[in-house]
Amino acid sequence: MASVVTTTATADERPGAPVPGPRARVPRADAVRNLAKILQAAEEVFAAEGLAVPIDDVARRAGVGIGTVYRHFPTKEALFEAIVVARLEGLIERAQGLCTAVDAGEALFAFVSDLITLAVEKRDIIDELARAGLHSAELDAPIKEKLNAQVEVLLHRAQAAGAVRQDVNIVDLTTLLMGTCMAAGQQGHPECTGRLVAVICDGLRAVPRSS
Amino acid sequence: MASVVTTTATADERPGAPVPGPRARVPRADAVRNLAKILQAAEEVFAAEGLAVPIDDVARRAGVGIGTVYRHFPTKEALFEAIVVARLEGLIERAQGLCTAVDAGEALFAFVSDLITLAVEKRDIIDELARAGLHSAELDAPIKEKLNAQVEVLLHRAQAAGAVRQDVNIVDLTTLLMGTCMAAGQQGHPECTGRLVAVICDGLRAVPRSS
DNA sequence: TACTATACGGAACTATGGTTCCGTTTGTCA
DNA sequence: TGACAAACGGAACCATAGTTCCGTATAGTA
Repeated sequence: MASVVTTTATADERPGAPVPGPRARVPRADAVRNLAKILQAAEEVFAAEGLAVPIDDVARRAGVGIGTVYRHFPTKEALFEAIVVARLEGLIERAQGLCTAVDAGEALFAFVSDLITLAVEKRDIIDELARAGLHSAELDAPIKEKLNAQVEVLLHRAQAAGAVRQDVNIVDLTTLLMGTCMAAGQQGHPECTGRLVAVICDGLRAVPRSS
Repeated sequence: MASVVTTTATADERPGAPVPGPRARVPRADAVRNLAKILQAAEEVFAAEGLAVPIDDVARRAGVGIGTVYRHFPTKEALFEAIVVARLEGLIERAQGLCTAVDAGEALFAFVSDLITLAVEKRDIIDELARAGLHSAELDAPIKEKLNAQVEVLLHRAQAAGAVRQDVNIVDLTTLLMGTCMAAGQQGHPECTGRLVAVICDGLRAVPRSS
């Protein structure tokens, strides 16, 4: 086969394809449909159970075979990424929006509240933030970096406005937030969320003691 | 064998044993030695790597075979228990000691500080507290209950003394502590510990806002 | 409608880690 | 020192979960 054409021609360019440009391939309708089902199922399952669920569960929920999941995502990590990146982007947007708020202190506190509330209802976020900890080179590091940077802006603004104590840095803040997200997400008492946020924000507001 | 004796006599009573009482069995010297080595190794490995390390690692570090570990502990969980219970008991003792302190507020804050510091250096504590979250019926529930109760005493005393806000309850507090322990333990910045403790304690001190 | 590349499903394969089993070694006692 | 139960070591076994592979089904097209 392909004995005449000497150029590589290994895959996906086709003579009569609608778009002659380099990367053009119209996916089949059922593939599009299944991809949507998989994303939907993964979104739900990850939110409810965290990232530790077996791929089979996602496939079953989506009503497709395992093979189909792997057709769309080369690895389990890739599927995580598809879901989690979307969520992180939502957070980044939120943080960006708050960057221009008049009251820089309240802006930071609003973000804290949003984040912890989100974590309580979406377990994947917790798992994802958790692994950001040690092996940070994992998965989609740039997006975490971006989120981190955005939060740092919020922090600095709040500090500049005198609303947040000067002695905390971005690492302190993210640690505090990650931890509270993880713990609040695990234990089954969502009614605590408000008070947790209150304690943390008040702690951030407080003037450092010299002792 | 054992054809004459009709009574059960399956194990461990022996005619000429030094102590004739029901449960008397002098373990062999090498068994005692190995048990000590295993405990020592497990203590170190769990502290450094957390409870997720394979049993093999503990065995290797102890210089014994896997079978030997299983001879002393019927299951991996049992080994956890041996290590973790000891640590939790240390914490309980600490909490008990602080219960009679004159300054009830400072007593609670001292406990918070000790706990988080411990978590930073002993990863097993984090893992253990983490699983206390959802599936709490696991492992040695009573001892966690006891720790919880002891911390609750500290909290109530601090609140009675007016040193801690009235609106936080024991669930809030443990969630906050668990979370901070987990996060502080994961990320590799022990120098943050002091500030984290400060923020949390100041947050606990603060007067709740009406807003 | 027939043909073919695309996509599907899920059995099979691989890797990891807990647990069991059994042949060998060793401490203890007579 | 000889005998034997206790203890040891680690290969083998089992379960779980990620990934691959290939025969089958089907959407798109002539």
